[in-house]
Amino acid sequence: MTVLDPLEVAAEPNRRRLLQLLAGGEKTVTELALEFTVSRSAVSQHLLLLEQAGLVVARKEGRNRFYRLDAAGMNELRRLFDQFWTSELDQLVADAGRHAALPLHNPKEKS
Amino acid sequence: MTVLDPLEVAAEPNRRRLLQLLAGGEKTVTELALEFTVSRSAVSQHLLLLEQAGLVVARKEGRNRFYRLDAAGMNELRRLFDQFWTSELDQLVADAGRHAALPLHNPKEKS
DNA sequence: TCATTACGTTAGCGTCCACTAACGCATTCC
DNA sequence: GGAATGCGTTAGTGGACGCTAACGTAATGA
Repeated sequence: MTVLDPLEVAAEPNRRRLLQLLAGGEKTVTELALEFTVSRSAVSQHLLLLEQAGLVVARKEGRNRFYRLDAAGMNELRRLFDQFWTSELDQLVADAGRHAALPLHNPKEKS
Repeated sequence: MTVLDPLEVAAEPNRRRLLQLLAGGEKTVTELALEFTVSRSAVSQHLLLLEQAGLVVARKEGRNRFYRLDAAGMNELRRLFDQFWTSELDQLVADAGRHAALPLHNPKEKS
């Protein structure tokens, strides 16, 4: 299967949340599913995608499947973001902060 | 129109690249399209999405449309990522670096 | 053993997404 | 003015995505 882009895979809100939950330690599919409104199945599929992207790994124990973060994959994710977030962007955001009085629209919501 | 999640929108590879290109200053659709293999139309649509997500703004001049980054939106993007990347994740990645157990390419540091 | 329950994955399906093709609209050239 | 050219956007489509429903399978218990 084609190599999945970790950054793109991790960006989906449910998957973002899954990664955060897994930051607290390994968990089973159902444990994780309890934190979501969507079904166990949906969560499972998100986990499989994260696995394909190299962001998590699974461990089988009895009839449970424990997922945990893959440190190397997460490192790669961080690398990709840092590569994206150039110093130019840092500068831009810093400038925006200094000019505090932004005549632009409200940053928390769109029209 | 539903509120778009900036992080999800920005994650797509072509759009990531567009944002990086725009970090260098405002550009027209065709200028940007020159940097891509996909059509001007595709680039235009990506830009419209970025605009909806509040990451870029457009300025009309003659028959050209100059796009540039929206500092507030980019700031929000950074905030979302920092919110995602908890200290726990920092710890995880730091530990992985120390243990040098990186079976993947690019092991920039050894134990 | 055989039924029951629990866990996770595949099957199936509607929707959204990214793209090319076709278009509208300005501007330029004659 | 009218054709030609250039810029950007809409129309239309194949494929991927995210979900629920159905399934396979492992563990439990009578």
